[in-house]
Amino acid sequence: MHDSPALSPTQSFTEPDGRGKRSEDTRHALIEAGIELFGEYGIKGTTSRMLATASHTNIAAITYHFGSKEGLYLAVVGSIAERMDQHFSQADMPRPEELVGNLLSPPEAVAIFANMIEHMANLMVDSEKVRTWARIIVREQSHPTLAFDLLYEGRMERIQNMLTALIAVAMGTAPDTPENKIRAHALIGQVLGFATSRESLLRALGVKRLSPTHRDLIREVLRRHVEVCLSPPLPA
Amino acid sequence: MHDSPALSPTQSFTEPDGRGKRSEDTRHALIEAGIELFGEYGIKGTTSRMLATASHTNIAAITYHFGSKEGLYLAVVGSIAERMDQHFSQADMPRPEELVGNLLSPPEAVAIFANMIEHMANLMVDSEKVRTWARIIVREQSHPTLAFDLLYEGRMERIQNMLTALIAVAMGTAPDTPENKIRAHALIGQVLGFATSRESLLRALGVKRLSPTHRDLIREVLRRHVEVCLSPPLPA
DNA sequence: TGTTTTTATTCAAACGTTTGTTTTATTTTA
DNA sequence: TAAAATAAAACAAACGTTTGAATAAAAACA
Repeated sequence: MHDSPALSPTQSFTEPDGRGKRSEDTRHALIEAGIELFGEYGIKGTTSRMLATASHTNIAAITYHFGSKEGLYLAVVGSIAERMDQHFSQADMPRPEELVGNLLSPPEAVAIFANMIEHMANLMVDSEKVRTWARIIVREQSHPTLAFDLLYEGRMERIQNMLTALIAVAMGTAPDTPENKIRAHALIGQVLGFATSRESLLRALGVKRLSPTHRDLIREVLRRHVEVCLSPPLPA
Repeated sequence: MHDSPALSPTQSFTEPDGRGKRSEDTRHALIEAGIELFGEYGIKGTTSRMLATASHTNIAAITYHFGSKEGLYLAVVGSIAERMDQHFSQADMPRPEELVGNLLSPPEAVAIFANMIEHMANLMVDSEKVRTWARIIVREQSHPTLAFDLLYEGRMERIQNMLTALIAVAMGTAPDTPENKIRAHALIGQVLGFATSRESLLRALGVKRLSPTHRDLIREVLRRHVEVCLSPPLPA
């Protein structure tokens, strides 16, 4: 009889110490399948047997390695959070130090903001993989579980804060005001719309998938919108 | 033995002829519960028993009146589509005739566009009910079934077309270009973000729910964004 | 009209299937 | 060989749907 790791009565689950490498492979395969399936069918719509088949493992592996299906889901969201970090460390994000002082000119702030938005847009528009993540994140937005904390705290939170700070610099206002946070949210929403409302867009354009021209147009439009929205209102 | 209405082998289901008023009440109660529950838990996450309990009916009523749980889901989406129509007939939408001719000045087009966006924003921000619809719509976007047609064709489609036409007038470009469609999509995305990413917004603002001040700020920000995005680029 | 017959609708119980999880046995690794 | 990991089979619970009897409403008939 194997000594299955103890489950705390609440929820937390400490996975096996991963001493074996084969074990690591199984966990990875299950998480990989989980990202795909949870994104496509949701947590309820994804069955243990689907996960086992897609990962080429056995259904017992789910409880063995993650305690339960929900445990696997949590691990999946955690994995998405890590990958988000990687994807965004590549983007040219401003150093936090640059934002506290007055080291950035308004045009520079606009440029950085536009680059970050473009980076997000590239992910949303080009990468089917990232759109799969987005689906999981959107689900968490309307039904936030403890998995949402994994996604928000320190990740989405940081992006929100940076964009808000950049807006303050660009528009010459006080930082961190509710108004600036709402501005950032609205501009992020623009980008997100290309992931969450993709089917509407495809139908409006009358195409089955986006052409490279379409993708360029999206980038152009988003960049222009950011630039005009962030330019300080003309002193009437 | 009752003569249950015939099911076509494919999918379509003709509900009982609704001659009885009692029947109508039951169907209405089930659809009402369906809007709530399908929006909250998705189609798989909503069980027949949940629907029966919430609607104060019996499990068998689902198959009797709608053929299956999926049949009820389709009726629910159809009902949402109808209510969307009602909600938008109240908004001051431009007459199609106004858009074909050159009857609108660019500033007028911008004003109408901004009003439509504000109307959508009011629905998304203020009405929990509408956000429940939005959740169902968003789910359909990433997993379009035949229910999506009910929502898109003639409804979302018309709104998209109108906004696109207004953009063309506002910016003095040819109508119906892919670029203008993308512009419209981006600006709609801004509004949608306040429904789909609400939890992020609440966390960023550090509140449990939006205050009236927040709601006013959102309206202001959206209006300004629309106005600056739709003003024709200055002749450099 | 009052009575009977037929139809429409509801309900509780049960159906077979699928669900997430557990058990038990076997294989792999160190 | 002992521990770790996999795999097949079995588990109770929950699933969507069906059934057949009970009830309400409508139609037919006198």
